[in-house]
Amino acid sequence: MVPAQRPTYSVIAKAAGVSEATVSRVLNGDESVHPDRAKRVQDAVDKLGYRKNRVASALASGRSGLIAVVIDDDLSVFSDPFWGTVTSGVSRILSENGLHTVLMVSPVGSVDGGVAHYLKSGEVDGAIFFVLHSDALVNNLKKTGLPMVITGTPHSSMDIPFVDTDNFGGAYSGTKHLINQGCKKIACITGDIGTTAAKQRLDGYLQAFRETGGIPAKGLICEGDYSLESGMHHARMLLETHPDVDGIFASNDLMAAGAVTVLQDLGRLVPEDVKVVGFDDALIAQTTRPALTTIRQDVVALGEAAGSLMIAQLNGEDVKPIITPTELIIRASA
Amino acid sequence: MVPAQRPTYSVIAKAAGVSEATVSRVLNGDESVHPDRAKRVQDAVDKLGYRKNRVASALASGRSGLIAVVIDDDLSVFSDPFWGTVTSGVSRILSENGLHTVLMVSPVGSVDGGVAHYLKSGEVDGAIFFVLHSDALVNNLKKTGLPMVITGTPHSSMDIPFVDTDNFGGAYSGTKHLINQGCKKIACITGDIGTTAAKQRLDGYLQAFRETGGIPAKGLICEGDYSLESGMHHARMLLETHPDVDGIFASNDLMAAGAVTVLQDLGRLVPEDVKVVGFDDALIAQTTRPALTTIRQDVVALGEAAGSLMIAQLNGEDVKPIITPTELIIRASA
DNA sequence: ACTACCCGCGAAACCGCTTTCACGAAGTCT
DNA sequence: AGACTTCGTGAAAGCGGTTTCGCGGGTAGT
Repeated sequence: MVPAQRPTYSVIAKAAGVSEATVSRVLNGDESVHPDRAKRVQDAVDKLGYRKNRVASALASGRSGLIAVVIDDDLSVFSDPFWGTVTSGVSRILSENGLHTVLMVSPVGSVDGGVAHYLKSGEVDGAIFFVLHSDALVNNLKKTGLPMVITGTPHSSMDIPFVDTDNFGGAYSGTKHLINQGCKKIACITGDIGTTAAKQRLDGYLQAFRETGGIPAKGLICEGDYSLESGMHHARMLLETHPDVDGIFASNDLMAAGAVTVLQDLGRLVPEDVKVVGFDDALIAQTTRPALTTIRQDVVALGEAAGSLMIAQLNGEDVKPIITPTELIIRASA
Repeated sequence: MVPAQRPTYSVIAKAAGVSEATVSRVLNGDESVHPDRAKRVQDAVDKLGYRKNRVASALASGRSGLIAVVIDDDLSVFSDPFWGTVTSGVSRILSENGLHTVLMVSPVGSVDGGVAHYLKSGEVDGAIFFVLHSDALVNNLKKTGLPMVITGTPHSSMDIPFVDTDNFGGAYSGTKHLINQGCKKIACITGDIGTTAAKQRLDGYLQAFRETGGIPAKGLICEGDYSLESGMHHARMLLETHPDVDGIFASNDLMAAGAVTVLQDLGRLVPEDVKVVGFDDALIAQTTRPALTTIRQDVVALGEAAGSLMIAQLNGEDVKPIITPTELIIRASA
């Protein structure tokens, strides 16, 4: 099959009776071209179905139109729907702005591997990171001047724009809800405390707790790791050390679900004896019995925020971090 | 900051005392260069830390080194961890072969939108599709000669290589397991029957059923849509129309989980009264109580298979569809 | 020993678009 | 009216590789 040779500038220029330079100007929105000639070019473009060759354009201009989304290896492997959802939000926004998303999975903790090289090589116009445990890669790249956006709150406060869910506020309102429901002894099962999100959620819990005038008894704060098992484990521990616990705020739904299971196995009624609040509004929140009261975060919105922050940067605008709101979803568990 | 100008061929060529053409040959593995000169070039490359500019290379050679992964809009929005996981498998294999993954979300059902244009424009060397309901886009692109791979079994039998899980075999062995456990009246909750996977899983169920010598009673086959709600809905229906049902094969874990929930709410014991088998071995299979017996599919392997099929095609090799095996995971629900 | 090949290699064209530069025409200022 | 800008435009030089083409020298055939 003869691949219908795509037209080039030279063809368009000839058809419109102008120079290639003018074609380029028109196609790049240069205002200085006389409207008449601009129209002639536009007509030729339409008529011939011209589409710019991005590669050639990238070579000449130094802008590739590609934005990298960098994902830690273990993040992806854990098949957490979270990153996929965020990425789809990012991708939507970017493509609306004529940019494309290239996906890169970086071996976890790699500061100077292939991904770093690729990003440094100028083949992408920007990079969006999902930061979990370490900011090292991002820091390493910072001095290259590559526009970057971080999804999640960075550990060290570099002045790199980031987007994040309102972890603090969400945790605060979740805990507050427990308090309002009459809970007197509220425990917290944190997420992997090496992540900023887990810390912020813990802080939200503490804040709400503090407002009651008390401070959490020793052992009421359990350091989990976001896994189902850690939820189960800590629920078991709690029941031993604090048999009178009547509320649990878990840093994600998975741990909350684990906790509920153990609670029930050990003869506690949820929510009658112990009320449980999770975080994320993941699928499991709906399937757990009783269904989990939880803090919903809008993951797609988070991705879109990341994308728009990138766009803004590319346009040279000033950018500020974006914190997306959460929502308390009341179901049966609290 | 002065961006440490990356060296170009001309620098390498000078340093090695050869022509740019020779540099190119060495870097592209052309055997015809004398080993001594090749070594000189290689040394210069190492010493100067040279890295090829992909964009320039793409322009000159017509090969971009980019492979598109095309995802239906609704697939992604449903935050199904499935596609993310597949993509990570794809991405791994591709990057091992010096290729990069660009993500594209295509508005569902769009046959000739921006994505199609982009793919036709020759800016990617190949495309991997996640086909759900329609082959239209793929068909449309077929005549361009773009190397393509489909994830999932296509509806119409075009001769485009695809990879898929052994849906039939998995469903067969799942149903068989129910039979072996002594179930007499086994229902099937299918997935969205507009997908080939759902059809194949139904066929697997039917095959196992047939081998018992009977045929499913009317109403034992319920057309679901992979959602939690449809699982719940059909379980409720089943209990009404066939109160004596003692086994359910659901086309995915989500529906199985929904079914289990309803069964329990309605006073049936799982697995004592009704045994349930799911499909996927998703996270929810482990978190549901009782944990789901299910058919595990290796999603990462599926992605890797798709990636390798693409590589093979790019190398001009003959490619055949790849069907990845499934595995029966026995837990508590059956 | 002479022509016919083959092989390794460099010169140069080329991929398709962007951007600088300079030029002529038109407008502005004394 | 002459000198100085400003403005729209085209010619041409890249961007950094790849690839064709052909040359010179060595090998082989007769």
